[in-house]
Formats: sequence, structure tokens, C-alpha cells
Amino acid sequence: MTVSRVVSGEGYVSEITREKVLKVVKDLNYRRNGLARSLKRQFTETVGLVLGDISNPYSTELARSVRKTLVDEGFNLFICISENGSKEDIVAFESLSSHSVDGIIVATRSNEAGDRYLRNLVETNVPVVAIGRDFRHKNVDLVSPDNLKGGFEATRHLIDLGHRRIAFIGANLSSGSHLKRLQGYVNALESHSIPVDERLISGRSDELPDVAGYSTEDIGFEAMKRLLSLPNPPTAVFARNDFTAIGAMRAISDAGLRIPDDIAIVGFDDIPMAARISPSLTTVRQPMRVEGQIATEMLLERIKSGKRISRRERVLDCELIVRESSGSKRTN
Amino acid sequence: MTVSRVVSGEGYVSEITREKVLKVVKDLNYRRNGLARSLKRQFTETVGLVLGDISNPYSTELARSVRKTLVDEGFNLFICISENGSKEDIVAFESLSSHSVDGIIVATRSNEAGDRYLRNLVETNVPVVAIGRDFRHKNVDLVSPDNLKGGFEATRHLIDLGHRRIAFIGANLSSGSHLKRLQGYVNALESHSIPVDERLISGRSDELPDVAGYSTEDIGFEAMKRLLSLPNPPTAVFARNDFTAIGAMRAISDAGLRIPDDIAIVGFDDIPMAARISPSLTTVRQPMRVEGQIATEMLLERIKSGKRISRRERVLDCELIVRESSGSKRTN
DNA sequence: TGTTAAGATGTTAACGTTAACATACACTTC
DNA sequence: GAAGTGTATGTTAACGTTAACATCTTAACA
Repeated sequence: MTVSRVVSGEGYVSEITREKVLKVVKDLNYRRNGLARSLKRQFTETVGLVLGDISNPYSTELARSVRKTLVDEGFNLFICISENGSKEDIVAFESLSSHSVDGIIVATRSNEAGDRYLRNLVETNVPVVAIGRDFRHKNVDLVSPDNLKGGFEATRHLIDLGHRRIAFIGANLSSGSHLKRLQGYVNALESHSIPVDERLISGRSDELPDVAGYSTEDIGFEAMKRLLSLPNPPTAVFARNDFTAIGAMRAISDAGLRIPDDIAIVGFDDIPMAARISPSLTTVRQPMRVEGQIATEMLLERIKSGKRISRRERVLDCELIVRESSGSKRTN
Repeated sequence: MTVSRVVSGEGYVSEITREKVLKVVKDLNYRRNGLARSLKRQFTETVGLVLGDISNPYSTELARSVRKTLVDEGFNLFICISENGSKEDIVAFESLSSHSVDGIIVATRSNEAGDRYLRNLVETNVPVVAIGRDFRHKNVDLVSPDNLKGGFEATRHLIDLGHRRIAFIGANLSSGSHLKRLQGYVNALESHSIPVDERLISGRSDELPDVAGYSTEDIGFEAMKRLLSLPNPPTAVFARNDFTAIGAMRAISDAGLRIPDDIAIVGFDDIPMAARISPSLTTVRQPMRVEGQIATEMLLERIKSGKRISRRERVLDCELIVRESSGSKRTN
């Protein structure tokens, strides 16, 4: 017990004893067993972050911001990668919860089995906050960029430039109905009385696995190729994220077409590469660092209060960053 | 005990009992406490990965590869960010070791205090493997790209193109003496009888904090600006990594100079952006996925054997990827 | 029939901490 | 000098598992 007091620096210990203990601690290379400590204390001062796509700079900036906010409060961060697979999601949730993290921040793509497991966790009072994804539960907070408005503005930007045949890349109308960016695209078209043409909405082909990482670039590439083979291809494209946009740009260049002269393109996220590629990519910037900070603060509040707090939702404004890839006004 | 047997699926349990238990497990939303389990079993089947700079695509590819190798063996992965600070390093090591991970893979920048703590861990039989960094210990494996050869070849490439005044960006000769990429640069110059000019070796200025993330781009920017203000600026630059190179490219453009015509540039890592920027960046590609896999295999071997294994070192070949930024042969 | 083996379940103790309580002493205060 | 306060240390039990061992039943076999 005296050792415990010395090591944790709490309670009364005489200077002489403290020094004796510290000497032995050093001699034996003693390190306190955190498992036993956590088991007894019933908390770990550790938070888990589950990332669906760690290759996306969006995720890493998020992670850095989460970590920064956590350490200021004396919490540790463990990051798990799920690669946006439902099985992997569950493994990540499982390993975090079995290590008794005090709370979990989830930034994966929504999927049925994963969501079910997550719901289960929440039911047993594990504090959870979701970032940038769908998850409705009365005790789970959500922090998200305004994907609807972002998608709307990206599309409106293209409409304002004179485009009428505008494609969406990265999801299908059927499977992506929940995708707010797609919905924003549809809304923008409709509010300008442009009919939505389902052939211009191009998700991944069945050949490509729905994987995470830079491979989403391939989805954009494949989807764009299909669009280009249409009898009447689009003059502009809005991609669900920057990697998809960059893949699409590759397909456009490969086809011998010019950006933005032949086809204009807008992405989403504003990853660092967007500003550096040629032509530079017009995109919608989402405030990743703010998202991470707010989500962490919400989670810490849940953890510290120990009570069930009812759902809060924070939707953060995005910013349209106009660069070269969308071009200037058309005069068809 | 019977519940334990049902949940872990080991030992004899009758079908009837198993079903009864499973029903109650479900009704009570019971989840096994991993802390207690690990405390008793004395292992966690979890591995920690400490990343110095999670914003670098190099790190994330590494992490994905490590995770993939681990899950095949039934292990979990917890990632910690250290932001390449010695205090943060220690916090990461501490939180991983106190959670009793079975082993740690370290991919941070070397620093004295962090290394001391790490050495301490190793002395208490925590299996450790280092990736792409300096760390000599008789029980720690090292997996690394061949930075020496990579630096040599990058520099030789510039020499072969006719350059004589070649700068190095990203470290100082004094503080970076351990930096193999810098050493490779020096060796290449010397083997071509080009004197090493210390003014052409440009690290970060004291104004810039030595931080991780995309801010390393700023280090390249600042360092290049200083080089450009020299009475006799270099005609070529080898940067310690791609972000630094990209920052340098920005400084060159800002000064109204052309790449590669006025100044040629070579980076290191081959991050995805390198191929996409304009002009595309000549760089040295390191086999990140292979590094992650080998390191993980080495670590698992240590974990499974439970014995002290003496140090092994794997140095992996890099590949020079020639793109636009280094230009073609000079005819001065 | 007795012997052996396999199947099923239960009991005990231990993993390494710390909260809570107990004890002891020195020193102040009225 | 009795009571109270602060300091220092010790004891006990509990956190939730599971390895190891013990017990009991049933089936199989010579």
C-alpha cells in the first residue's frame, strides 16, 4: 500500500520511505500494472478512436486533433483501424471495449453489423460519439460536416458556371440514399430545375472491392470511365471525396480530355494534395480539427458525468474552395 | 466457470447448458471483462504501434500493413500518436505498456528521453521492434529502408544529371549526423570528388518548432528560402522527405524560378502526392508495406517464443523513381 | 462386474492493484 | 491531560477473470 501511495503520488508517505521505495522501484525496474489498476479503479483514462480509412488525411488530422484535446485532460488515445469493413469494425469495437476504454469515438463508414454491435455497446453505458457518419441513438452524439449543404454548394457552383449535365461520382442513387453529399447534389439540381439523370450518378462497379485507402481513387477512375463512355457524357463532375475526384481526373486525362475545359470537377474534403495537383482541385473543405475537438469534448463530458446524456448533434459549416479544376463560366 | 467455458468456447459444456448461458449472456448484455481476463492470463493478444507522424502517408501505409499481418494471427492493434516529441513518445510507451500490450512496434523519430524509456521497457522483457529509425539494443529488431543507399542514389542521380552544387534539406550536418539519408548524400558527393559545402545543408531554422505533420512542409519551405538567398545558390536539392521537398518546391516557385530548369529536386518516400503534383516529384520509394509486414512478423516471433531473441536487422532496398522534378541532363 | 475414459460441472486461488478502514504516533490546543 | 488533528503505515477485501484441480455422472469395454 505504501508503494502504491508512492507510485501514484497520493496520500501520506514520509520522505525517507518515499526515497527508499523509489530506489527499489528503480532497482527492480518495477512498473505498475495498468490492467490491475484499471480493474480495481474501474476506469482507464483511455479513449478509443476507430478510423475507417486511415489513409485519408481527413482521418489523420482528425486523430491528431482528438489526441491533442485528450492529452490536455490527461487521457490517452488508442486508435484502431477498421478499413471500413463490418467485420473489422466489430473487431475494433470489441478490442477497445474489452480493454475497457472509457469511451469511443467512431469515424467509420456506417454498416449494419457494425452499427448493431455499436448499439449494443451504447446500451451497456459505453460513452460513444460519432464523427461524420450516420448513427442515430438517443445516447450517442454526432459531429459532422454539413455534407448536405456542402454537396449543394459544390453542385450549385458547377451550375453557376453554366453546367447542366453534372455527374455525381462515388455512390449509386439506390445504395447511397443516405449519403448527404449525394442528396445535396440532387437538391441543387432540383432547385435549379435540372432533371436528375440516374445514368450520371456513378458508384463503384461490382468488380472493385469496396475498400478503404487510396484505392478509393480507383473507384473514381472506374466510375469516370463509365461516364465517359456514355453517349452524352457530362460536362462536369462532383465527386464524393477528393481521392475519388483525383481518380476521375486521371480517367479524364487518359481519355485525352482537358480539365476544366472539357470536363469540370469538384471534390470534397480538401486534402493537402488537392491544392498541389495540376490542375488544382476545387473542393469543399471540412473543418476536421474542429470536428475532432468538439467530438472529444462531448465524449469527455459523457465520461466525466457518468450519466446518460441525451443525443446532441453538431453540424459544422464547410467552405467551398474554388481552384482551377472547376474552371470559369461557360458560354455554351 | 461454466460461463467462462461457454464464452471462451473451451472445455466441456453440454449443449443445454451452453444455450442457457448464451441466453442469459444475451439478456444481460454481458461482455467479458478483458482487463480481468488479461490480468489473469498475463497476455493481451494486442500489439501497440507508436507513430511519430501520423499525417505522413508513409506511416499510415505502415499501420495498415501491420494491422493486416496482425489480424491474420488473431492479434489486435492499438496505434498511438507521438507527434515525434520525446514527452509524447514516453506517454505513448507508458500507456501501451501499462495496458500490457504483448509487444510494441516503434516508428518514431529517435530522441534521447524516449529512447531511454524504451530501453527500460526492453529490459523488462517487453518485445520491441523498431521501424525506420535508429535504435540499437541487443534485444530489439530493426526494419529499415536502406536510407544510406537511397540517399546516395538520389544524390548520384542529380550528379549524373550534371549538377555540382547540390543542397540537402531537412537536417543540419551537426544534429543530423545520424541521419543516413544525409550520410548517403555526403558519400555520393565525396565519391564524385565534389566537396561538401556546409552552407548547402539546410535544416530547420530555430523559429520553426520541430513538429510532425504537414508542417514538415514548412521546414522545407524555410530551408529552401535560406538556400535561395545564398550568394551562390544550389542548382539541385535533395530533400529528406517528400513533404520537405514539396515545401522547397513552393519556395522555388515563389521566387519565380522554374523546376527543374533552374533548380532540380529529389524527395524521399514516394507519397501518393509525389506523382500528382506539378512538376511530378522524383523521389526514392521505400517499401512501406513490406517493412510493416516484416516488422510485425519479427515481433510476433518474439511474442510467441517468449524468449529474448538477439537483435536482427533487415534493411530493405529502395527504388529511385525518376519523374519531372529532377529534369534531364545538363549541358553547362 | 469392475475398470477406465470421457464428459460435465464445481471449487479454490491467484493475477496486481487500490478504496476503505484501522492503527499508531506526534503534536497542538484548551 | 484529554481531546482533537495531522501524518504515516498497515490490513482487508474486492475488481472479474481463468488455471488447476476436484468431483460426479455416464458410457464403454474387457
